[in-house]
Parts: sequence; structure tokens; C-alpha cells
Amino acid sequence: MTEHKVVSLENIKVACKNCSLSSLCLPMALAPEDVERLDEIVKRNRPLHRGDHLFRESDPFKALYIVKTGSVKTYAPVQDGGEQVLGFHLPGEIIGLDAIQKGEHGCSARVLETTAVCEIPFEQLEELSSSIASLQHQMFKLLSKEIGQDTEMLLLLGKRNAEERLAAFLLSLSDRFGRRGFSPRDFYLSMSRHEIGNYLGLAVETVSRLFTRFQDEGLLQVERKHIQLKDLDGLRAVLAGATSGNHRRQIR
Amino acid sequence: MTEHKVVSLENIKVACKNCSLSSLCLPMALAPEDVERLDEIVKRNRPLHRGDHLFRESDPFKALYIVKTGSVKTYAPVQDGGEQVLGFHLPGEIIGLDAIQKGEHGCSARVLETTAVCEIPFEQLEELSSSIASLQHQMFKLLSKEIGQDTEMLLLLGKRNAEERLAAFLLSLSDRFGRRGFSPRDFYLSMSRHEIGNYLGLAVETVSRLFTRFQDEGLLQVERKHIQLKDLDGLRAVLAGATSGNHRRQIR
DNA sequence: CTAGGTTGTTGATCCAGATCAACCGAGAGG
DNA sequence: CCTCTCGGTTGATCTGGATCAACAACCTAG
Repeated sequence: MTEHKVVSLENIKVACKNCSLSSLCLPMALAPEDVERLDEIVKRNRPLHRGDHLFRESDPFKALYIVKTGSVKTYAPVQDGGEQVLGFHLPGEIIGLDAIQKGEHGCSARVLETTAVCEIPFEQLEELSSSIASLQHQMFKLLSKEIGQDTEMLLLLGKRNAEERLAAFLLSLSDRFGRRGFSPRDFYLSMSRHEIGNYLGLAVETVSRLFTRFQDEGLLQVERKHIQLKDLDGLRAVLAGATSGNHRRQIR
Repeated sequence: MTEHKVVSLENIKVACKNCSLSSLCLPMALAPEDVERLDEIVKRNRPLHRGDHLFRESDPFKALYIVKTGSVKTYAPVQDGGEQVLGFHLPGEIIGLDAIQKGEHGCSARVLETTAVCEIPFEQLEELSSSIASLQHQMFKLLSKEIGQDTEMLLLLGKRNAEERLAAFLLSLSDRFGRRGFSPRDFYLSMSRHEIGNYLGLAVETVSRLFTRFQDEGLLQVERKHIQLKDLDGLRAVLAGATSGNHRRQIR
């Protein structure tokens, strides 16, 4: 596999050290020589197309994935054939961390649009982490960050009402697009209203109504998947619970 | 500190290798000599009393904690002076993993009853993990497990109705008590109805009503904090969505 | 181009669970 | 002993958002 020292132009092009995401991604905070060692175990496959699965629940856990371009949704099947959307993943974000524990995936990952991912075989990553302290540290941080994000989400579902949830969702996307060099105020959603609702614990109709309401209030401009955030501070105020009528749900 | 080879009877008594929790705890799956190395960095402090804090949100992150006896609640403050309860932690369970990322605690941890904890300085744990591959692996698994549990909780808050939530909560406690050698059918709750409601995203009144309803249905016997589960399979059926009227909330 | 399917929007109605309001029993302190 | 407080229970009422029901806009295949 990696026997050719020449590698190929194609591979050089996508090496971690040349990747625009490296500052957001696993190699972040690694010394250049360590990045190269990491690079050697990373597999870069053909891009996937809308609807393709990266893995499905209960697949054996072999590798972690990092989104390079495009977007991915993770979701867990629920008894009645339904599903719970667990997250939407943008370039630089890592997928599969929950599977380390059981050795098999606890959720499925499906691609929302044409998407390229890096695949990092976990056993090799573990070995490498043993010998590169900063990589081990980075891994701990990544796992810990995931926990922190889940906590945020618990708070969202446990304490926030519908409009606060949608505001939080949009602000999160805005922030993440911004960090990736895209516009934080003008973007396209790669997921359906249905998926947004599922993710936020809301009915599709509610999501739809909220979009129109936010638009009427001048917070944003929406046309199907195309979103333009007109008033970020306004959205932040909504998230903070500044409803016109200000009905807080379950304060204590 | 650890200069005395004699240590003390007190310390020997509580060493990991003699701890009844070791099969549930961090040392799980470590070779005996590695357990001893781990043991050397573990600090065992005086027991804490009801209401004491292990740490508070935004405290600098120094160490992880493992409950030895008693129970601990973790919670995140919410804007209006309220809080979101994030979890209840029983003996053998680890606390503080979400803090690794930012270097400070993202939530507070308060003791619900007289509680003893082991304190594991994180920097030393990290060093040790670098040299003990199985410890590093164990840490990855632990972090991953935490993510999986959060995911479960997201599902609970996003997709389950009130009675399913309480059933899930009781079954989880039952299971965890059972694994720790306590009765899985007869136990005392160390948290208030209020805290249960907060944790499950429900009002106190709802929790209270559900307890009485479950009792009326013969699923359990409840007297204040004392719970006796009479019909575990019945509770599992409730969790699976077998309501009398069977109203599923937001199927798809 | 049209037909059929999928996704999004909007309106009307309903209900699970929140909120409001008493009340009760158990400790704690005096 | 009584009183006070706090946690828990129970009843009555209200409401945010789910559910039901059209319909509109778009997408794809033929």
C-alpha cells in the first residue's frame, strides 16, 4: 500500500499537511513530523454520494471518519422504524467516537450530499497515540469535546422551547460555517426540514412555521434550503429566551 | 507522599487491588502491576457530606473523580438561575470527563449523600496512559462509553414520553444497583423528585403522578424515597412504548 | 411536455404535560 | 409539645407544540 515512496500526485495533494482543514482537524497541535506519521495511516477513499452510508448501526468498528468536504448525518434507529438524528457533521468533524466502547457502531452515518471523508483505522491510531503524547492528548480532548457537545444538546432538549432550539441550531451552523471559511450568514442547508425537526425534537410543521416566523420578524431570509441570517444578535436573543411573550418553560 | 513503603493500613484497605469496585472501575482490564502504578497516583480524601461540591462549573480541571460510596449529581447552570441535571453517579462511575477539552469544568458536581470519591490527577493519568497501552485503551473506552450514554439520553429526551422516561430512569438505576451487588428491585433514591424531573425534562408534579400511576398499575411500590420494583418486565414494556392507550409521540 | 412523488408550507384541532393552587406529612428547631 | 419549612402528592386549568388535513412548489422520469 504505502510502499511506493513516490506515492502519487493525487495523494500528495490531499495529505494532512496540505489540507486546509488541518487547523480544525485531528492533526491540530501536532508537530510536523508527527503529522506525517499520522498521514501514513489515513485512508482517503472515493467521494460518497447523497444517501450512501459511511457505516450502519451494529457494523463492526474499524475506523474513525473525518469529513473532508460535504456533510454527514448520524442517527440511531428507534423501535417503531423511526430514527433519532444525533448530529450533522461538517468538514473537519470526526465521526464514530461512540463506537470505540463496544467495538461496533451504535449509530448509522449517512451522507447528505456528495462527500469526501478521511478514514483513520482505529487500531493504528491507538498505537500511534501511545508513542505520540500530543496525539493521545488530542484524542482525549476530541472525545471530551464530543461529550461537551452532547451535554449542550441535552440542555437544548431538556430546557429549551421550539424557537430557542431552532435559533441554537442556526447559530451553531453559522458558527461552524464561519470557522471553515464559509459565510456565517449565507448558506445552504444540506438536510431536510424533517431531519432538522427530528434532530431538535420538533415536528416538521413546527420547524417550517418557525422559519416563516423568524423571517417575518426579520431575523433571517429563507428560501427552501437557502438561508440568510439577517440578524445574528436577534437570533442570540431568541436563544437566550427573549420571546415577545417571554414564556419560559420549566424554569426551576 | 508515597515515600513510605509501609504505606498505612488505612491506605492498603482502600487500594484499587482490594477495592470491590475494581471490576467496574478504571483498573478494569489492567494487569496487576499496572493497577499498582495507577494506585500510586490515586488520591483518597475524606468523605464528603450531602450538599458538598466536588467541583463547580468553570473550576480549573485538575483531576477526574470516581465515586467510591454514595452518589453524586452533576448539573449545568442555566441562564435564569435554574439548572439542568446531567447525571446521577453511583459507585465506580467516573466524573469530569467533559472537562478535559477546555481545561475547566463545564458542569458542577454535588454530593447527594455522604460520599467517598477517588481523585485521579489527570496529568499523571495521561502520562501513565502513554506508557500503559491497556490503560490508554481503557480511557478511550471510558470516554466513548460516556458519549454512548449521552446519546441514549438524547434519545430519551427527544423521542420518549413522560412514562417511558421514568421507566427508563428506574430501569437504569435498577441495573446499575444490581451490578454493584445491591438489590435491583429494592433501593432508596438519593435524589429528590425535583431532581428526577429536572433530569428527565419533566415537571415535579408529573414525576409524582407517574410514581403513583406506576404503583396503581402494580409495577412498583413507592414510599417517599424507598422504591421496590415489583414488575421489571412490565417496566420494560412501558419503556418499549406499551402504553394502555399507546400514544406514540412523533414516530418518524 | 406531463404525471407522480417528494418536500415544504399553512390552517384547524387536539392533547400530554406544564402551570397554578391547595394540602399533607416528615423532620428540625425551639 | 408546637410551629416552620420543605418535599411530596393531588386536583383543576391552560397551552405549546403535535397531529391531522390540504395544498403548493419542486424534482425526476418518461
